[in-house]
Amino acid sequence: MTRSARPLRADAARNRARVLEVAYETFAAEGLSVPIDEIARRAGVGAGTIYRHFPTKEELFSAVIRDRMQHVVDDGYALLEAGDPGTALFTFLRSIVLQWGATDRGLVEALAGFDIDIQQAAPESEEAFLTVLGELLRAAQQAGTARQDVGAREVKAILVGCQAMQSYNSELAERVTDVVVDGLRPRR
Amino acid sequence: MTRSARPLRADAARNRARVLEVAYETFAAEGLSVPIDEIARRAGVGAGTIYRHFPTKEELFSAVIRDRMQHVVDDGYALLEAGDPGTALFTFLRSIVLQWGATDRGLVEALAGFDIDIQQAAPESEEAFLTVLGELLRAAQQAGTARQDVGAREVKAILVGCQAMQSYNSELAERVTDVVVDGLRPRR
Amino acid sequence: MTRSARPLRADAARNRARVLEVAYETFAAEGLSVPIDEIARRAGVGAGTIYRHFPTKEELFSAVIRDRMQHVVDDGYALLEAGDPGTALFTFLRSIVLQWGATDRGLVEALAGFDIDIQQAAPESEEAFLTVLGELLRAAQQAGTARQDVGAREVKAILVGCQAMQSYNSELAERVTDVVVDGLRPRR
Amino acid sequence: MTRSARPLRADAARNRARVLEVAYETFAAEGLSVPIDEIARRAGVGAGTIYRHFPTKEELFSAVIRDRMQHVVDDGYALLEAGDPGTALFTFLRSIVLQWGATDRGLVEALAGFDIDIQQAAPESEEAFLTVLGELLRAAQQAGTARQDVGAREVKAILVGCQAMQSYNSELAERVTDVVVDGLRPRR
DNA sequence: AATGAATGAGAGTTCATTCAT
DNA sequence: AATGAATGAACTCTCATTCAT
Repeated sequence: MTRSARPLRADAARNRARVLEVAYETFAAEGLSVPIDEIARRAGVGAGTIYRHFPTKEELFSAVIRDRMQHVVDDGYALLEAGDPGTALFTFLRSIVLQWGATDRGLVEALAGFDIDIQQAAPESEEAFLTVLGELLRAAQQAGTARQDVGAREVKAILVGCQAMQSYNSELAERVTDVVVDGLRPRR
Repeated sequence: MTRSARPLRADAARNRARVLEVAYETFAAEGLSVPIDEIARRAGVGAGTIYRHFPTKEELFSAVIRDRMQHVVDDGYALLEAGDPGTALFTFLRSIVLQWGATDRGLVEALAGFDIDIQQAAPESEEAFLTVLGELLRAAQQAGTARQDVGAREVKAILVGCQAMQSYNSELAERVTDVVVDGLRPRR
Repeated sequence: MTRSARPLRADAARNRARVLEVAYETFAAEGLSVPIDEIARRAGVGAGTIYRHFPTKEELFSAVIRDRMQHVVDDGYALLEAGDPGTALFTFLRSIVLQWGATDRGLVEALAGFDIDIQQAAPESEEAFLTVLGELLRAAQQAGTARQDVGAREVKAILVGCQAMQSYNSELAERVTDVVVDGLRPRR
Repeated sequence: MTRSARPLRADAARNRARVLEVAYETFAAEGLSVPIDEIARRAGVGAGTIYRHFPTKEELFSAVIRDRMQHVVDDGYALLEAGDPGTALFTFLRSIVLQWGATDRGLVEALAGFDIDIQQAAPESEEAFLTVLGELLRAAQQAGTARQDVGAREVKAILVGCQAMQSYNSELAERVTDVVVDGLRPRR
């Protein structure tokens, strides 16, 4: 992801990784409005250090998203390779919503585009995500467990909706996710 | 909706209504983080006037939501009385998402509880909404067009999700809403 | 005190008196920072009505002081006429501090000149007060109970100090007032 | 006085001290209602800098009071050690009122508790002050120059009163302070 | 004459970002 | 490279005063 000519000094790389981790946890728990100073404090670095690695708050958030997305995409491929093609998509969707969304306010806000535009911020991640989602969807369609008239973008939109539901009412989330995901199954 | 003993003076009522309208449009278009001063400017009043009618920014949100909710609830009853019980629920859901959601960031944010808690802010509206939704759902269930294993709260959650999808990508909204809403139909 | 050509209409006079009374109670209990709107509310009039009678907040406060001062001055003359010349001054000082000061934040603030300048605001009251104080002092000096080297202005200053003590710590006020007032007695 | 683990950076300490000094002068000259922005302007710093050092306006007051109190207490001990026990108390009281009070509205307001509660805000300062005052008083009582029936708290109250007198009318302050302080001498 | 709605200039406070150390 | 102090614009909210009703 990093394109700069020279690699980071070891301590700088450690700081960068630590900030990313703390920022994820903090955004996830408290949303995007947490002050940078607070993240710096929790990460045990100065605010200036965060700005050295991420020139704006939005950049920091984009980096967090890219980082997380990478994990999600990896999970998707793991399911594709190891699993049952007829259920991989549904497992994938449920796991994102239930595992991640449960504590992830920042991600929901970002996915819904409230404060940043994720397509702008992390186009590669977006693309990678749509790619794996498309493969999972195709597998399910070929296995006859998903309707033919939707594409990866539609499924992504549904996922955003599920994240919002999760954020809205986490108690209902599991049942409702099932209902919504049922909408993806073939009619009849 | 107004419960206070004496009615507002004509000019005050006019200002109040104007603020409410402008606030709705502004929140809808730009989200809940718009400054009160900006709303005041657009409404052509002083900031103090807004605070006279709505003692805090959150009160203003709540009032906007109540106002909008009232319209939504009215629409629901109109469909119940005039329409086909088997399709009223689906028409209702689609119309909320497509007509309103199209320009309504603030509503989505509020429904998803990002900045305010709508149950706290407007418990009557919430209740009225769940009531009409429940009636529409029961009608559909009796007509055999909706699955039996969901309740009004689940449908509400799904609606929140649809609003988020709408906000995320309005081009896909129509198709995706159909897919999600299909999840409410009886299996088989 | 009023100098305007035509007398107030009966209802206007009633309103004026009511505002004055409520303003006194409110300033006394809560200090000078109480909003005019709050006084209007408690008096059961509109804010505009207060401004009709008292063009600024400071004018209102001056009027309250004049009104109170009149009572104080009357009390002083009553003591002069009815009482023992050797004790009248001391009774007067103690009664002001203990009776009035106990609930009178606004008066202390004003006397100490924190927010308004009472000499500017109510020169006649100031003069009338100094006059009666001078007479009480002279009586005490002639009776041999007060030292000869102080004048009415010094006694007034001491009174201000006592009010401040009262406000600072009302439990100690009685004993401390006695101590301070003892300073006025002849040395030897 | 500072308890934090690590000392302030040199520039920060300079700014902190400068703010404290300017705040003292400004509160002293104009009372507690001066805006923070004005103090920032006079100190040549941004408003945010003041809030970094003193998280609320009240904290700034408290810090100013503590700072001043420290000087006062130091003066008291100097008098105790170097001076005549029979006159130290009286010198102390006069010097506080005449030297400090002359320009010190903010201190009077604070001592009298109009806007902040000094016992709450600076309990240690309060205690240290009462301690030195008690020692000065005991010395005077043993030397036979102060009456036996008062304690440090009463003397403190009297001092508050003197400050108020000073604020009320600085021309009379010297004579009146003498009169009041005379009240502390033994009767007869 | 009375009302109370409207005004708008600030108030205290926060925080993304910059920069001296 | 890292720090964290400083900045200052922006925010929400208050209230003395004015003015349409």
